[in-house]
Amino acid sequence: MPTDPNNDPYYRLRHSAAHVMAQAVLEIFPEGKIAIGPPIEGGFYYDFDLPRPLSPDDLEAIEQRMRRIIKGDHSFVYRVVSANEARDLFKDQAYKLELIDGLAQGQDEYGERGSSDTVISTYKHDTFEDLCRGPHLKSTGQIPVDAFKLTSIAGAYWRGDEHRPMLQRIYGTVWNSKDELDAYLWKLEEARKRDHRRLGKELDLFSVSEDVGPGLILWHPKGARIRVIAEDFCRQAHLDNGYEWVFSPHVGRAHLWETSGHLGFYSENMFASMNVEEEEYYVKPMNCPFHIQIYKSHLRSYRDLPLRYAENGTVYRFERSGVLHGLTRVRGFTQDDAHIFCRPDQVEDEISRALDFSLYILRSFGLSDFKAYLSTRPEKYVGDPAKWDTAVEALRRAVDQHAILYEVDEGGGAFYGPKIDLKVNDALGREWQLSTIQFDFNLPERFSMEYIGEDGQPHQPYMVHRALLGSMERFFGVLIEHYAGAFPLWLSPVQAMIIPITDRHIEYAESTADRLQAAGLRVGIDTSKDRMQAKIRRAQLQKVPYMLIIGDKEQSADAVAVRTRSGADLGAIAVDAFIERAQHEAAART
RNA sequence: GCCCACGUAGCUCAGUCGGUAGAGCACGUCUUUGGUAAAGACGAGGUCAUGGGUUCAAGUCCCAUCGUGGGCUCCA
Repeated sequence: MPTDPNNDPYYRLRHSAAHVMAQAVLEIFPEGKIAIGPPIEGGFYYDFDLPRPLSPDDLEAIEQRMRRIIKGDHSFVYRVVSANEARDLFKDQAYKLELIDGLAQGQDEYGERGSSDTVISTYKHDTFEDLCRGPHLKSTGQIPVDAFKLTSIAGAYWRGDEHRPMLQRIYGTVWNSKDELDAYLWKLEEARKRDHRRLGKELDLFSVSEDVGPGLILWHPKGARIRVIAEDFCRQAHLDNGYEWVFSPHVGRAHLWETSGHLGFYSENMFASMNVEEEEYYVKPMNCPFHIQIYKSHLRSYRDLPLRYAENGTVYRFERSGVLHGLTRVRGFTQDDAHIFCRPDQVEDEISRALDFSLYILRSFGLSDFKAYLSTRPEKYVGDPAKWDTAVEALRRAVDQHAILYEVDEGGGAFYGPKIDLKVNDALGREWQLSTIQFDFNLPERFSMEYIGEDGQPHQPYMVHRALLGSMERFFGVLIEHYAGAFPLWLSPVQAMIIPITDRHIEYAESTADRLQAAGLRVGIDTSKDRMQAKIRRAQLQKVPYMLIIGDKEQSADAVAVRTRSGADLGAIAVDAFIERAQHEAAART
């Protein structure tokens, strides 16, 4: 996402670095074509059409030339040109010519309708002149020569359109000082260390098997343990908050998906059908039609509403191969899905409750930094506009009441209804979409859903889809990265590892483990032949919250020597006292 | 799906100019029975992703397929 010159303090620096990089690339490839090169969060990029693919070695050569250009301290010179002058100046640059035509028609460089301001300008430094609005630094010498780095090469479609040529994009980063650059690179390294794919392997939480298929997750015992704890907690919370739990099958007949409309407009995201006894069946990409069938199994009265059906529904979606990513973008996943069916007079209360509940659940998992996105009616939509307005108002009032920061995405709703998405920032400040609360004016119509009102007449209920964690897979990925694998006690797959110092302590270790287990704690015993230090190291690397060391002293005192994963040595604590402490901590979910 | 890179032991990786496969960790056996982040010795472990091709000879070069990664596009 290109940044805005008005609120990005690095805009001039990064944009100038992009120009310098473009000059360096053109020096190496004089026949190369340049596209666009904006500053972005953390750095900049420039897109090129070059005669051959770039390799990482090229980046070094480009960096060298950039350093030379920076040291040359060439001024950035601004000038305004007419469209025809610009066309002449960039006559060999096809992409620039397309931009100039767009600018002449009041479009910005991304082909979007920009301001009516049709001034065409360029910035020139040294031998390189680029079509550009600026602003820039005064001269190339203001770029700190030791605070930039070209980071990667990627493919990118011209103007983001997959039907247009694939260009080569070079990403770089630049900062005001080497210290800033180092801090940025350190942060990247930290993010890499807590990458859920890496931790998933190191902590033995999950895997993906080539034989099973891409985007299909195998939950290992420790990962599954965390999921079971999370699911149990959420299921109980749903039951406590007015939801009814339901179960539905994984496949349904073609007719169901024709009625829902999925076969019409979602089929490219569905797994292929299977033929059973001359009938086509599809693996479900969504749970909604099933919950609707439960609703329709009776004639409903206005007195029955609201109905709130919740299910951890496993769905399969055929995602394009290039988009798959660890746990966060997969082909099979389990949604903590629920559908609320209600009367018009209940809409506002239901939305407010759903948002409230969502915040409660997410906070329970230690996530507290939220932002909401309210998406309103798009140009193409189904349903009654008056109902849309009611729905949008209900959503807006709910976010207002809960005092959450929110942005409005005008016209950003799905064709079937407006929605609120809740995004959370994790411990590294990265944003993840989790909860969604969406109205649906499409399915009640398609499935002819109704309830009998007070007036004895049939009415169409409001329908709301909502998922709080989103999918168990993605949420697990976010949790792993948020906690860097060091889960709070209540979620830790192994809460305490008992470490006998010698083999003669194993018997006492086992009886202690039994006591902890009977008290509801999840414990392991390291009976390997390693030395105590090695056992501690292993438990530490597995991020086990408590290490309980047992030797002669502890055995004779009915105690354990407690070490935390943060490295603190709490000394000997009586077994019963430790149990109480751990139970208390787990119950607090901190 | 598209561009680029990558795929060698369970894991992390090395492998030069094409000449019969290497390390550390993990694993097994033995010695050691220890006090807060790795004791020592020995051993086993590989159809170099898969399938073709070039070559006297392929982990290495070429092609295809599958998978992974960084992006792009997509995520009604």
